[in-house]
Amino acid sequence: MLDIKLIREAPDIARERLATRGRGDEAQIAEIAALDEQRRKLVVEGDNLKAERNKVSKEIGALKSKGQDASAPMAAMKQVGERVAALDAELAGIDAELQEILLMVPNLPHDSVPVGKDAADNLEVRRWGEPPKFAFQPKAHWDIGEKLGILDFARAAKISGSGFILYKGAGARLERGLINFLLDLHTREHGFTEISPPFLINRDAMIGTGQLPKFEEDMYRLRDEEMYLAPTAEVPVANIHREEILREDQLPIYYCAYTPCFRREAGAAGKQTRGMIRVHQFDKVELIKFVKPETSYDDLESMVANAERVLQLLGLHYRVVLLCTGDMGFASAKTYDIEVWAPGQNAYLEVSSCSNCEDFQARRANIKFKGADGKNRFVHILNGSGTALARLYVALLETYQQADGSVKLPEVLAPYMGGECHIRA
RNA sequence: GGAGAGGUGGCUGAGCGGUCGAAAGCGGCGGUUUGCUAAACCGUUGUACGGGACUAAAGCCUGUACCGAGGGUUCGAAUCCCUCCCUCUCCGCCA
Repeated sequence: MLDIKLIREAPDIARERLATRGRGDEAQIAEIAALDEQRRKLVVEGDNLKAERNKVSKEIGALKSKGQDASAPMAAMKQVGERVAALDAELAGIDAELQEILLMVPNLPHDSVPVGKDAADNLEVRRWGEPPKFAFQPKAHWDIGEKLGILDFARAAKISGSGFILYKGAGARLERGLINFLLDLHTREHGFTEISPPFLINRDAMIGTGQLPKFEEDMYRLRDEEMYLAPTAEVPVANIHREEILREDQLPIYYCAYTPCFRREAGAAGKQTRGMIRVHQFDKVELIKFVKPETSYDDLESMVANAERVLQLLGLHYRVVLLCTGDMGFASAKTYDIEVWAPGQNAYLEVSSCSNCEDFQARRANIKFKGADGKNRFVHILNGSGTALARLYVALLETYQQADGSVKLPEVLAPYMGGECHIRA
């Protein structure tokens, strides 16, 4: 949520920066400003009437305690009360309208973000490693996995539908091992505290991080209760401190969490549907930071480095991309994507997205910290995948596939695979 | 799921229709005293949104709202009524 004071005092800045996203959101600014002005007029009028009512009501109390007649002021205050009720009703309507719009407006891109229209305008920042060379035609993970008997898409579809994965034997163990590998890395070497959060999320939390109200159709929702399946651990974890005022000495807070992620991917039909690149349920280890505003951009860089470390340890070729204004997510002010090379796809796959949301989510979720000066300020919240599992799994199978159809995983995974890194049929 | 008891400021806890933004204690902050520490004593101590003078920030003056959330009754609600959420105790069920 944007700062209403910014919109009030510098609407042009808000309008220009929003316009760089290319979605027409800047049109909302004028409407917000108009509602805000209307709102303040009502508040002033209502507050003045309430002040009068409070004053006279006290006088009525004093009169009555002395046994004197108070019917005249009581009748007068009844009138005032009716006027107050009318103003309050009008105000509630405007507040609701204002909230509705404010919750639908995306964050302002940071100045360092390249202005662009879509993914084609993203900026490649760096590459690590080289694409692996093969003496044979590398296969896609669905072929590798099904042949090895570690992935079963047909059975997953039977149980749930298309877009679900069933892992089996060494395949299931690899998935479990990767989760542990990632959590161990980030907790032991990168200073994150492990969280295991609820996977079912209420509406307030979904609003707090920005999934609702705008992206309701992307979420799985329970039929009998207003609960949603977590689309990412960012939602439960970033909401841990909702409605809290943190002490300055608590910051920075670094959390990491494994959760499955549930996404309807509505409207994605027709795009890449085969295999496990775009699925309705995937595992992910997420990194979340609550930091002071002055450090948040340094924290973004170190978070990207923490996620890159995963791919470096696994020996997977990747590139880091700075998203342009038109390609960034709703809540983000600046986002880096990390894309791993998948030889069987002959393509880079996004396995991590690291974003500084600045105070956009903190404002929605009302998360502040008390500074040394005694003032409460909103924290900055960052989130980044560290990393998504399904696509990492794809890159591992496709990068480390052998001519005989087996897969030789990197040795760092040995402790997580019971010492056996060579997956054979 | 059933029955009961509760949810008040950073914490403990009073208040149960008017002078209550809220006693008291603890904690925090400032000060006095003291060789130092401790103790004692004095003062101070929530959040949000408005309005005002000032060139503006800081600060100041002023108003409103907030006692789990949302409605209602009333001139007036922390206090009464309704709905919901959460916590605790007992019972049932259960990994």
